[in-house]
Amino acid sequence: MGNRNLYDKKEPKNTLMYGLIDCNNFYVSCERVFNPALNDRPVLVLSNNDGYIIACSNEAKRLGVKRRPVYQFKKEIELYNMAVFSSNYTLYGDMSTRVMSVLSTMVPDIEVYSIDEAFISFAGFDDPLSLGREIVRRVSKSTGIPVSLGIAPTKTLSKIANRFAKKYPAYNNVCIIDDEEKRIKALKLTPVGDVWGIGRGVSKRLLSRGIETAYDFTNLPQDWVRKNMTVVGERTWSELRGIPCIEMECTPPSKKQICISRSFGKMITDPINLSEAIATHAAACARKLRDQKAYAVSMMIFIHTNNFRSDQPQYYKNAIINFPVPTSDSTEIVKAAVEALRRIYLEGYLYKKAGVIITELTKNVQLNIFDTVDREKRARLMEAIDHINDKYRAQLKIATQGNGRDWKLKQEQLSPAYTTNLNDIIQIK
DNA sequence: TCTGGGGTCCTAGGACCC
DNA sequence: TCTGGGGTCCTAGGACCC
Repeated sequence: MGNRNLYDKKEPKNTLMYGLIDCNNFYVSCERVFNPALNDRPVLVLSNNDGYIIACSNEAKRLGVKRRPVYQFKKEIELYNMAVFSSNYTLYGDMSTRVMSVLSTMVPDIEVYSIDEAFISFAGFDDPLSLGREIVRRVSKSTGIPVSLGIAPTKTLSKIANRFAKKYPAYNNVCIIDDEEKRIKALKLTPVGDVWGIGRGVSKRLLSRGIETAYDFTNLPQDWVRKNMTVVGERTWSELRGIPCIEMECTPPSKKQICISRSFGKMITDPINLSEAIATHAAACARKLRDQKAYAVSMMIFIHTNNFRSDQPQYYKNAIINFPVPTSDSTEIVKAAVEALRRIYLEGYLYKKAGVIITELTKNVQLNIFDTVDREKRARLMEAIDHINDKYRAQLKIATQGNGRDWKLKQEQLSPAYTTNLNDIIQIK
């Protein structure tokens, strides 16, 4: 028995525990908070352009609905009278903030991992399970969003515990892996492809070698894992064996890139429309930059045709822009993006998607002595515009952005912006 | 007819330098 | 004529996450 065993009897019983809080069917739950009539109905939430199912309620899952293009379930949707919504990210973002702020009143160390998930550390608490139950109760009660919690000595194991908390009602939304027996049992019951960090590609390769469960995976030699799955796979391997390798990141690292891209509601050919879309995305990137107090160093724009239509001629092209002085000024960024588009646009293609990526950004601007722009004045102007747009939920924008009539998303089933738009607030009589 | 969007991290391979 | 080898930086591509 040369293996390291975290649960050796000599070790103190309360090793540091991590928790993973995950909102149940988050987008669906958000829709339900403000519309309780949905509670027992199967509910679906669609992607941008309403083409794809990105969230479904348990009822819908039980009826066989999966994350697939909507048209594949047309029949079921009608037959079972499912409620269908376009995604409403303003609402989901706001509900996410509420969940996270309740959490942070209860534990000091919290890492917001995604819109509907957070890791917490139980460092300093001797009874994670009781605290965990209280967290789940309080978050659900004060936000209306049901959540589940997995607790374990590593983040990867806490993810697995969370799956059990969700899957088996007997756990009452909280599941803890706190001894060797539970760990082994959980790993044996977890298909290898369901492990956090093991994606479709690798899991296929593992299956072909007869590795079916997370437990089988932990029994592979470390060298093999390292060689075939890089250090990333090796970390997962260790974490599953109970050795923490992935630390909490309580302060979110600043973004390394910013990307805005959208498919169009319908194919477009007109350079004016493309140009409006690119300008709009560029302006949105500029806004995100300002929110993070960052400046673009380089930027890429791209346009492409519909790669699902192999019968049509395809064109995928990008262009790179380097800013001599890093900037977050909308006018400057939009102008550069539109000029770059002019360089790569070709007539005669049916375009389906366009995007803008800030590929490199920085937090400080080094002034260039040849710079002719009054940067302070421009910064004040941007600040004023952002302020007006926030306060009045207005849409002050640059003329090139246009009105989007011909390229905007399809969002035919949008729910009201209950939490943020005064006009959509529910009337109480 | 109809197929999301926004990220991160790692590696391999080429260019270049000494 | 001999045709080295190590380091760094960059990019493209692939894999993963929600």
